[in-house]
Formats: sequence, structure tokens, C-alpha cells
Amino acid sequence: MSTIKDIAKYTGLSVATISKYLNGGNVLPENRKLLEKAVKKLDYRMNHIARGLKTRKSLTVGVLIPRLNNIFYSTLISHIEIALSAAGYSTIICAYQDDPDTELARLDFLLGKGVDGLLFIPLGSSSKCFNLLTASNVPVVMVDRTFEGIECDAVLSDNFGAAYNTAGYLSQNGHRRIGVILGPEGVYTADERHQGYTQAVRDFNLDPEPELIQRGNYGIDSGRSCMEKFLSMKNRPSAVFVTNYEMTIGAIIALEYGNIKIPDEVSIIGFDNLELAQTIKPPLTIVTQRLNKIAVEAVKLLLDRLRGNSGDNVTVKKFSTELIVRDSVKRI
Amino acid sequence: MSTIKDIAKYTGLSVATISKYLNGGNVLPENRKLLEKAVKKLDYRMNHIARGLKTRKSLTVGVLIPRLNNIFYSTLISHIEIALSAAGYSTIICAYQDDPDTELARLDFLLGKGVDGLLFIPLGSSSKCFNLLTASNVPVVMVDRTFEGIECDAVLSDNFGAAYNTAGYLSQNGHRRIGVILGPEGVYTADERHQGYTQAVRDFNLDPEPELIQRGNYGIDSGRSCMEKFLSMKNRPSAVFVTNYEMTIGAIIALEYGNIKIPDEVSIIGFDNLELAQTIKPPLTIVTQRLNKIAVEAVKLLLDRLRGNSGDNVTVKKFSTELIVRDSVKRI
DNA sequence: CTATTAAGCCTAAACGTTTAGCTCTATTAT
DNA sequence: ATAATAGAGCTAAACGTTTAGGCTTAATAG
Repeated sequence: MSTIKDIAKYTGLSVATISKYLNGGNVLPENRKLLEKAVKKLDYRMNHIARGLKTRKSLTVGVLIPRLNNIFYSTLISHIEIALSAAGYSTIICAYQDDPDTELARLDFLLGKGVDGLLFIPLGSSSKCFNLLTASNVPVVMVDRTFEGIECDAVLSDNFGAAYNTAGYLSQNGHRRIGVILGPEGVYTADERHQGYTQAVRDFNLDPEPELIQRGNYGIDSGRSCMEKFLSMKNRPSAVFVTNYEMTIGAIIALEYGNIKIPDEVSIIGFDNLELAQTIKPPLTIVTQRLNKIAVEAVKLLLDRLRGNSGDNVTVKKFSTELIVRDSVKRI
Repeated sequence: MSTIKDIAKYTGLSVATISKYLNGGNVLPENRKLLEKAVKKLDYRMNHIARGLKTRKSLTVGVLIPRLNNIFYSTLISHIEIALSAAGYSTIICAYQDDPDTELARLDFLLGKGVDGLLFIPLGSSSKCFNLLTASNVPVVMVDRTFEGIECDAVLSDNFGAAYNTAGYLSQNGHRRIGVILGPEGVYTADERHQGYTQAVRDFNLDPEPELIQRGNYGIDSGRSCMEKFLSMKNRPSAVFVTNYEMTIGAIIALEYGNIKIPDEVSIIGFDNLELAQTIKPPLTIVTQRLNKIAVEAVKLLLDRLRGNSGDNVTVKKFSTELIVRDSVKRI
């Protein structure tokens, strides 16, 4: 592996000149030619570690997420990775397996690795994580979830609006008893959606019965059992809104097992996965998040920080969700 | 950010001693105490970049995969990330979006980043990639797919056996017309499964009709259209074997739309995703790959190489797949 | 024709570690 | 008592870059 010094020897130029050349500086045309030749001949490749030591940049961004074996996160990461790599950054991914201790450990690990910045989907409101972050002074952008009451760049879905508008849409279609299958209490997105739902219940005069709110754990089975609870009620909801992909699958399965006709017996609005919703029978009305936009915006925000062209005040962006109307909601 | 030098100043010891201490070497008990105190007081954190420059190790492994927005890959990566991080390595993930040019570019990028080793799910048989790899001298372990006829550590599923045994199982259950929905020609796994299937056709005297072999692109829609082709045949297959998760979903949807009863009218064997297969109706008989074992073994192989305790000859491990029998195959 | 400026290049010091090889002290063997 | 040895620490060079500041040469202004 040849270094800048080898090139210096080969060309007779100094390392400083070569460094300048490599970084796009001006050199005499003849030298430029010479250098191009030398680089090719010696198969020179920049040592990014050495450069990083000097410049204090690693051109690496850490991405800290709850889990990787989940289509929502992996899709998000997919977009993030594409955007980051287009900007010349590499992506170190750490998953903390939904565990707060691991979350802290992996955060520490990433900071120790010298990442230039961080994209973070936090578990909850672990103040330890936040302390570590502020102490480290590494720019961070929260994605999908954020810490309540803390000054930090963030890119989120409008979860409140998603739930509010979905309930509103169902209300417009004549539904008054609207079940919702939410994620676990304490999880940022689930709490926001909860608030949106309850606000809609008030604003649209929906049936406020507490059993209409079911809590799952974002897994397939929990979606199924929540839906089964709805089905076993003496007074079933006429429509159910499910708030993530896996639970949507589970809910559909419960309906199939119960031989419940969609949307004649129960209307349903699912979440996220477009591909599945298109192919299922009947085509599912769903709420989708703009994952691509979220990812791109988060990366943009982070790069702005890294390049120092974002002011002192933090930016919080919320992307609206989209209601894709198909055939799983009945007008009553 | 304090450095080893600051600690030297603080303790009066030399940087060499401190380095030794930090790397687990022996120091006098009193000095050890002093150093512990200093590290805490000055909040010292190792600069891995500087260390990497000197040791020529980055403690970073590159993972190069076709795509990230796919449950198969992301599950695999999830296990890989867990295993690597347990060994103190960080994981740089690059996805090449199923594109050969991008594959080469990302490989180049990773090698330039100075990863210590590489886990690689290659697209096909791009010799350019292989040249780059051998030139770089970076240890690499192929995962899930490998280059034909090339000496390289690899950890694979027994794709041939998976297809062969699945067809065998269907044959045992009295099926002679067995449809298979394969991935694209030229993709390593798809080709192996193809061979396993055709071998089974010969060995078990199955119906050798070419239309019983359909090729999808591993996406939901293609699974659906392949299954629809089967359903539109005058002489339908009595059983269909689908060779990945997404196409399995698509195939099921096609059956539902066609109001085809599983397994009474068509038997089906799906692939991979346990969670879905358990919850679907009827519970699906599926072939699963041992993703966890594959990931762990691949990481082990790579770490062995990195630590220099693997001989000169390459290791290729094949993990058998598992047939999980449920209710989607009819005995006829 | 001289003074000024700019371009291009160079020297040398850094960045934060590791490590070979040396010194000093204390212990053990003879 | 002396020689040999081991343990602990130190010095200084190295890893491959970047970069401030200085030097030389040529171009431009007066």
C-alpha cells in the first residue's frame, strides 16, 4: 500500500504539494499530469484513518436504532444509508435491541468510535443517554421519536395528526365506535397517536369507551390478540385503526380467522407497508409515513450541522402522514 | 477532550506507561490507582482513530449487501451486527441496491475506509469485485451467496438440499405436479435451488414440465403473478413451492383472490418468515433458513481470519434448511 | 527598472496513539 | 557479596496525513 510519501519520492514533489493536489488545490499542469500518473502507477489510495486523525473528522455517521429486524426501521435505514453514502459518509449502524442498558452502551460505543454525527431513534426518555450526548458535543438528529422537552434537532412524523385525521376520516364515513390498536405506553410515537385519537374522540363526538383503545407491542401476535379482543366485545367497534405494520398483519389475520368480512362487518385502516396493502384482499386503506422524506431530511439536517451552516436554534420537522384510501372502510 | 498526554502530565508518568496500562499491561498498584483516578477525572476516552493509524486496525467490519429494505437481509444483518458488536467490532453497512456498478463502487468505498474485514453478499459473478478484493488483501467471508469457482470463505444455506428435500417431501405426500417459484436466473441461491428442484424431478419421477418452473424477482408482485400463472394452467400443479418470503406473500394473495382453498385445491410451501407463517390461515408449512447460525458462523470465520488463526485453506460452511410442517400441504 | 503581489512549492510540526529498545531498581540465584 | 534476571518505566520514533508559514519565481503595477 503506497502512501503520499511514496508519491513524493516518485515525483520529486513534497508531501504538502501532493496533499494539496489530492484535496483539489492548484498545482502546475505538468505536475498535475505527473501526479495523476504516479497515483495510477503506485495505486495510491487515501488512508482515511490518517486523514481523520489530522482533520478530526471520520466522515462517518452513527445510526442508533431500536432493532434492525423490523421492516419499518430497516426501510428507514435503507433510505438513510443511501442519502449518507451519496454525501460521502459511511454509516455505522448499532441496534440496541429495545433494551435501555444496551441503548446507553451502544451510544457510548458510537461516540467512542469518533463518529462525526449521530442519527438516533431513542427508546424513551433515558436522561443518561441525553447526558452522554450533550457531554460529547456530537451533533445529533433524532429520527421518528424524540426526547420530550429537550432541545434537539428532530425529524418526525406528525403522529398526532395521523391518528386525529384517521379517526376524522372514519367519522366522516359515519363511524362512531372506532377502535385503535396502539403501541406500548411510554413510546413516543404511540403516545402521540394516542393523543391524536383522544382529541378526535372529543372533537368528533366519538364513542369514548376506554376498551376501544388497545395496546399492543408492535408485533404481529399482539395485533392479532388486540383485534380478537375487539371482536369478542358485545358491542364491537365498526372500524379499527391499527398503528403499525406488524400489528396490521396480525389484525387482518384475526379477521380472517373470525371470518369477518372487510369492510362489511368491520372497517379497518392499516399502517405503513404499501406493498402489502396493495396486494391484500380487499385492498387496504392505510396510513403511510413518508419514510424517504424523513430519512433525507434527517440526513440533510445532520449534514448542515456537520458543515456548520445551521444556526444555534434547533429544527424540528414533522412530516404529515398520508391516507391512502382503498377498499377497507365502509361508509355507514 | 483529553488525551494520553494529558494523563501523562496529570500523573507524571510517561505516555508509554499509560498506553501499556490502557492495553491491560502491568503497572505498579499505586500507579494503577493513580491512573484510574486520572482517567476518571480527566474523562479520558481512547481516540480509536489515532490507535487505528498506529495499529493498522480499525476494529470495523464492512457489510456489503444487495439491499437493506428487505426482511431477509435485514434479519441477517441484525444477527451479524449483534455478533460483531459483541466482539468489539463496529459494522459499516453498505447496500448496493441490486446494481452491479454500485456494488463495485461500494466495495471500493469500504476498502478505502480501511475496514479490517468484509462480509459480503455479492450480486453475481462480477470479476471486477473479485479482483478488487484479492488486490486489497482484506479478509472476506461470503454470506448467503458466493462466487462460483473462487477460493473464498463462505457461509451458505444448503439451497440445493432445501429445494431437493422440499420437492421430496411433496412427493412423499403424493404430489407429482409440483410448481416452483424461483428467484431470477443467475442469482446464486436461485440457481442452486433450481438444480435441487430438477434433481428431485429426476430422482422422484416428478412431472418434468417446464412451465412448472416460474421465475420471479423476489418481490411480492412477482410471487403473485407467478402463482396466477399456475392457477391459469389447464393442468394446475397440485403443490407449489415458493422460494422466498416476499413471493410467498404474493402467492398467498393470488390464492385468496382466486378463492383457492389451501391445501385442498393447492398445497403450498412457503419460505423464511416464521412469524407470518404461524399466523396465517391455514398455518403454513415453510422452509426456514438458519439465519442466526449463518450470521454467527460468518462472523466467527471472519474473526478467525482477522486474528490469524485460520489456516491457508478456505472454509465453506453450508447450513441445512429446516422444513417446518404445518397445515398447507395435503396428502393425496 | 524596481516594488509589489501572487502562485506554487517546500519545510516542519502537528494529530494521539503504539512500540522497540533502553535504563533503573529490586529480586533471586550462586 | 556478586551476578543474573525480571519488572516497571522511559525516550523517541513511527503511523499517513494536513497545514501554517516561509521561500522562490514569475507576473504585474508604477
